[in-house]
Amino acid sequence: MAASARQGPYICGIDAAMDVVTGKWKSLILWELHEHGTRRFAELRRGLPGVSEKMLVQHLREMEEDGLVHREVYPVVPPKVEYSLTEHGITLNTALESLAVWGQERIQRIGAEKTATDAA
Amino acid sequence: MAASARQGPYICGIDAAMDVVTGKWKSLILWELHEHGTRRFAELRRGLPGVSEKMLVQHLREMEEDGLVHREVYPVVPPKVEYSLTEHGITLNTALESLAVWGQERIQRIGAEKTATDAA
DNA sequence: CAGAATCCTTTAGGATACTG
DNA sequence: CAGTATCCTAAAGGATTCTG
Repeated sequence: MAASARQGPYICGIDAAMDVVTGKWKSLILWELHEHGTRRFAELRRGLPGVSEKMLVQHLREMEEDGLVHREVYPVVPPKVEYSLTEHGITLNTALESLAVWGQERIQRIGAEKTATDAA
Repeated sequence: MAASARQGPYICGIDAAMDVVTGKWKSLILWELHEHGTRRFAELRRGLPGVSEKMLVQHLREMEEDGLVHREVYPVVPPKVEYSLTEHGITLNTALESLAVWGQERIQRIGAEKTATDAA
């Protein structure tokens, strides 16, 4: 079952996908793990400036339950835990690509508007 | 400027896109308008079972400010207001398609898991 | 190092009543 | 019809402290 507490059934696919991506840092975590392949807890923290430990753990746990992230614990001391994307995490990232492109274009637009406004 | 109160700059494209889609009913509103081309306020309400007037107005206003939705007011009585997608709203919808497909597959997976569990 | 636990603030969302 | 306005609850997120 999914971790992201969900009451009723999904209305459509976007609904089901959003449910898994919603969370202030989730898409960024997805991106970080996609970029680096595998990351330790502290590395992720540093890669996500501003994230609190609580939210990072919480999001990672939910994403693990949702089958997006794999958590590998090494029984050593000091503790070592490595996170990586599962197959589903990878395909989700791919599915997010066109959205990322749209977002980039939006950033350009906003920047342009801002520049135009500033120039006025 | 965007309506979705946003403090700092965006970290990446997904970030910028999510900012505009986040909101319990926004992706559904996008879908409704895409399906019907144009909808009146009351029609949207009926198309989104469970939405409150407050949230519907609020989301529509934000989406209008974000340049996704066009609001056409007809100066008649009783009032008539029609909502439709702008160019950016349409392209956003397109960008969301692969995500919708991923979500559909996820629904299938969950259904399958559930069935397997129930069978056990 | 990788977290668990606790407390607190902020934001999202909902219910209801009213209006031009 | 298409909203406003007000009040309230719930959920998300953050800061801090502690631990195996």
